[in-house]
Amino acid sequence: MSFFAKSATSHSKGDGIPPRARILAAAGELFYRHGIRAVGVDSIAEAAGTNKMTLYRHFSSKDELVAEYLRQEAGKADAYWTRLEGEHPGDPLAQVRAWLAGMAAHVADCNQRGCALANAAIELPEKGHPARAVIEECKRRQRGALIGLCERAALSEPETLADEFLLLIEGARVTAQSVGADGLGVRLVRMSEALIAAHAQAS
Amino acid sequence: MSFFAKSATSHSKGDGIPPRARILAAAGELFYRHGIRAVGVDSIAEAAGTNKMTLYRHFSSKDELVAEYLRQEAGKADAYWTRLEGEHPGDPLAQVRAWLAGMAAHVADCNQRGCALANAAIELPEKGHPARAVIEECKRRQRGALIGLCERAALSEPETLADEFLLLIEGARVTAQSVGADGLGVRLVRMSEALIAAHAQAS
DNA sequence: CGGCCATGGTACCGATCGGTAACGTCGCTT
DNA sequence: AAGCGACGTTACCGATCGGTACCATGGCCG
Repeated sequence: MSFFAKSATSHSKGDGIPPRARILAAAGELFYRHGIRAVGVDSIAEAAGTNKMTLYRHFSSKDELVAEYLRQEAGKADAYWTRLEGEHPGDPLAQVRAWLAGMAAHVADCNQRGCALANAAIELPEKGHPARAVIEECKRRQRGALIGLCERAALSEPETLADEFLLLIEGARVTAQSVGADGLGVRLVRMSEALIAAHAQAS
Repeated sequence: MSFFAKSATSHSKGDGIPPRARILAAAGELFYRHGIRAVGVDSIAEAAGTNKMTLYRHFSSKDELVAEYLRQEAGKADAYWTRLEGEHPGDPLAQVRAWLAGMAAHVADCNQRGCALANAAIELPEKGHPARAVIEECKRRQRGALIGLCERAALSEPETLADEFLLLIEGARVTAQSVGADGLGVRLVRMSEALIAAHAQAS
């Protein structure tokens, strides 16, 4: 479509990437940039260098494609956790700080449009939508991972602390989309450090 | 449409409410419940007890109707501030606490779907959309009001504190939509009280 | 009473939506 | 070489999208 600028990372049918992966990559880019409901399957197929028919051979419906897109996004989040583990092995507090720093950078990056999962949750309020199960499960797993990290970092009340972190991050991400990200990153790390300090003193 | 349940507060053409107000009320309810892009103008006209033609006599386009819906929502937010002022006259700290309590209640209310402005910002990422100006202006005004309140409450670093509050609130509202609102309200007031305490000690 | 304007009703417009049928073609495997 | 399955292309489907033309009605005001 003339409406959407072509993605810089879009694949075409010339390369060796199989169509399913191309479709998923194109859908991810378009869904994230413009919103799920704003993107039609025709646009996705075109951006993937294929057509609607091939798309429907790999995904039974648009809703299922959306769910797969969100699973892909959840997988990226999981990969981020394992990367942190590798970068600061045996130092859970450093992992927490690195996670916070990464989130702050993500918030400050004006090319980002917040959390794909949270955005989808806002855009798809219908209870039965297949995407909602993916969103809920991913968010819970993230919370569990963060709680575990806080525990291993010997921070007090790890559950409460993790929820506090998550609230801040989520708030920063959505705020960045409505009023911009001016100085939001630094405010985020400042508040996070205050939280860490508050939960570090107790045994 | 058979798809949407009729709103309990919907008006019909029998009463004395003029069509423009009915349309705006219906649009507000539907946009908030199902999302802006998910609701067609036909549904709005039907829910307002009128037809599309009358809708387009009062609003030049759907985008303009959306902008007006958001202006209406912004007005509600402003009215909330003045109500707080009236309920705790001359006691800015009590106003801050009441505002926080109201927000916590709003988050815990499972009939709510978060901040209409923030949701719209996520759903309408296009830079030129008339809604974006409304969103940005309202959020900034809210921030200004909260900063002023924190100042008058003699809390230190009012700007930083206000931003911290706003981050928490926004995060809580979006989190409630993705993983639910279990115990989110209490966590919110707990963190808010900690922030107040941290900003109360300094002169 | 006579206009007149806001409203309601209906039908319609081109475009796009999600989704499908039928067919051609290519490459890989055996 | 034969066959088969994956992919691409085109055309199509009914429904809905935002938006408009046209006309009837009805209440309000002169």
